[in-house]
Amino acid sequence: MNPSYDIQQMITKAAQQAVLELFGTEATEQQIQLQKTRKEFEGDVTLVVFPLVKISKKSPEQTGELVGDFMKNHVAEVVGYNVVKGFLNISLTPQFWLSFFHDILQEEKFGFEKPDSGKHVMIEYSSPNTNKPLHLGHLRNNFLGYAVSEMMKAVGHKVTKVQIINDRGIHICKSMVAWKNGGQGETPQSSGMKGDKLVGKYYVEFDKALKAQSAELIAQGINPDEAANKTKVMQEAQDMLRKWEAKDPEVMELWRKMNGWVYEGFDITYKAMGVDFDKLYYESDTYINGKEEVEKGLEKGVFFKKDDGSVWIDLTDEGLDEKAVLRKDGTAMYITQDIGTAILRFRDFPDLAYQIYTVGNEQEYHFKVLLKILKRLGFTQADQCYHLSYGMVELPEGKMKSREGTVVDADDLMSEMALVAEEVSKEQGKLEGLPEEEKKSLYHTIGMAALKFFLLRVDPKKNMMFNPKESIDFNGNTGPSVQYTYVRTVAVLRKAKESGYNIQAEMITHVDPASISKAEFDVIRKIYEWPEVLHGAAQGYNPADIAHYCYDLAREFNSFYHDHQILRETDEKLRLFRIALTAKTGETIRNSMNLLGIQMPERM
RNA sequence: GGUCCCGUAGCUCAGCUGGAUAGAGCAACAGAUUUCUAAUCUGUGGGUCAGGGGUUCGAAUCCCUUCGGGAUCACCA
Repeated sequence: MNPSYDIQQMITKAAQQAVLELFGTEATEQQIQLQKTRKEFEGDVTLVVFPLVKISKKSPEQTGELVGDFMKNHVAEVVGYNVVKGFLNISLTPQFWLSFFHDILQEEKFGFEKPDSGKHVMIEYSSPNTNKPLHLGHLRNNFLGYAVSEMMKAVGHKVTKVQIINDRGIHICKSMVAWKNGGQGETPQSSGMKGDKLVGKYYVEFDKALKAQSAELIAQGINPDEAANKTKVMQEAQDMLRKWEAKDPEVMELWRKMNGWVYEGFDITYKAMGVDFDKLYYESDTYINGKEEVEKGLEKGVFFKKDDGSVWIDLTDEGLDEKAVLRKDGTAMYITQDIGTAILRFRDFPDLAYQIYTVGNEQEYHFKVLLKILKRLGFTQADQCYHLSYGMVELPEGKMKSREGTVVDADDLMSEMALVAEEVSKEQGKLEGLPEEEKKSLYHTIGMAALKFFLLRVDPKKNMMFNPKESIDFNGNTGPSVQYTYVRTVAVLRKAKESGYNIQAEMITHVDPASISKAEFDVIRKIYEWPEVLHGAAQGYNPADIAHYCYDLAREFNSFYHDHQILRETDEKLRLFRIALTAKTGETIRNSMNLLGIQMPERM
């Protein structure tokens, strides 16, 4: 944004000058406290005068009056002021707002930075296991990761979206064993099941067999703690894992086949989610790299070996514990693989400034440890790396538990949302005459907006409640409601275009600032906030800030729309201004919603 | 037990680098459409900001403490 419209800077400077001239002492920037003027008071920006009374040696009211009067007389952009208790509410001239609005009308993507920050950021999200389908928790993860990626791009960073696919280990062997034992050659084609669902089914089968066999062993007097490990199926799974590590051809083939099914299934789900990745990392590749890095670190003295052969790192001086990084039999652990993956990525992209890991908050300790290890291995980028930790999505009946069948499946939920969108749309009856295909795509767009907005408007770090029956709302503070506002702007502009109007900055050059209403200025003021919101949200890795802004702007526009005519306004200058206002609002809503991965329909 | 996160209206969430009378949505109630899309707008009711102490001119916000909920502290992932 043009710095001459930086209110914060302008008023801070003016206030400092006022204090100096009025009271003869310089005020520090900390003593100049500005905030947005509250809705119920007159004004644009408010100076909190309490910190200044020490300097002025006058009452807060008197101090406010003096400073306000000074500003009114010395600052061209200040048109008036009022003092309420210790608060100096400053009003800026209508010309200021209008000329700000004029300038941004020419900007293509107001608030967005050019991709020239010079920073390359890698963002990891999704990163599922390959033994079962994606669920509600993954949705929050994917939407968060995708949104943060878009936000990083919006503030000028180069972004690479990745995931680490946990494709090896005991979990996938369990599905493989169960399929081999009782699958009778079933495939996605033969069963008509989505690949990830089919593999997930065998994972459940394995668990059933495991439970049954454990119970039997316990009945025979085996220690319950050891029973599971002694079952036939578990032995088979462990045997399969050993064979996998030895690259047994038959096991490898089965592994590739079943993982392939899962990937085909995931692809469909990701496509429906509207997320994508620039590069995929597979644990089956990176765990070897991890082992090598641990060996190197061992030589450098970062790690140490215990008598039994296991390798550790001592983090006690950082307030953490000792942590194993390699088992005594030399096999890789979860963290081994993560070390390897991280370093591999720094090598693949030498210009990488840092990585963002979108992973649930149950792994906070893990990431603390991982980042410390990376740093000790000499990767200074680790200091900038960030664990985008998010809370659980809870259901009314508590946590999701796959064993109790309370998992909300991602595919099911998404199609459910589209279905609700269809019902609502039909009730409204505004889509009549559209081709069936277009309607279907609209239902998906609207349903996904509801879901994404719902999951993203909550502070990531907080746990959140998802009530399948009540959470699916399309009114109020929701995605569809914001979409609807956008559609309104589109409808107006469509008609404006039909009447031959062309949106351009000149549209507003002749309008009389005095004829513009409070509601209209409120919309401009809200648009003014956008760059600030975007940067704050990006800095805090918090898409919820964007979601709140989208809704606030939509609400501001709706309020304006409700009691102003746009195309039917008889004063032509005012009409042109309103068309421009509608265009810029719509554009800002669309751009900001797109950052959340939410698509905007042209009608609904 | 150690560490971390959370507790705000009936419900779901904002506000937390200290500032005005703590805000939205949903739900409830009362209104608004011969109008550019009412998935909207306007209004009413609804709060010991979990409890207690402290710092401050001023605390939902910072500190201490108690209670309640969650996570984590594996040669699991």
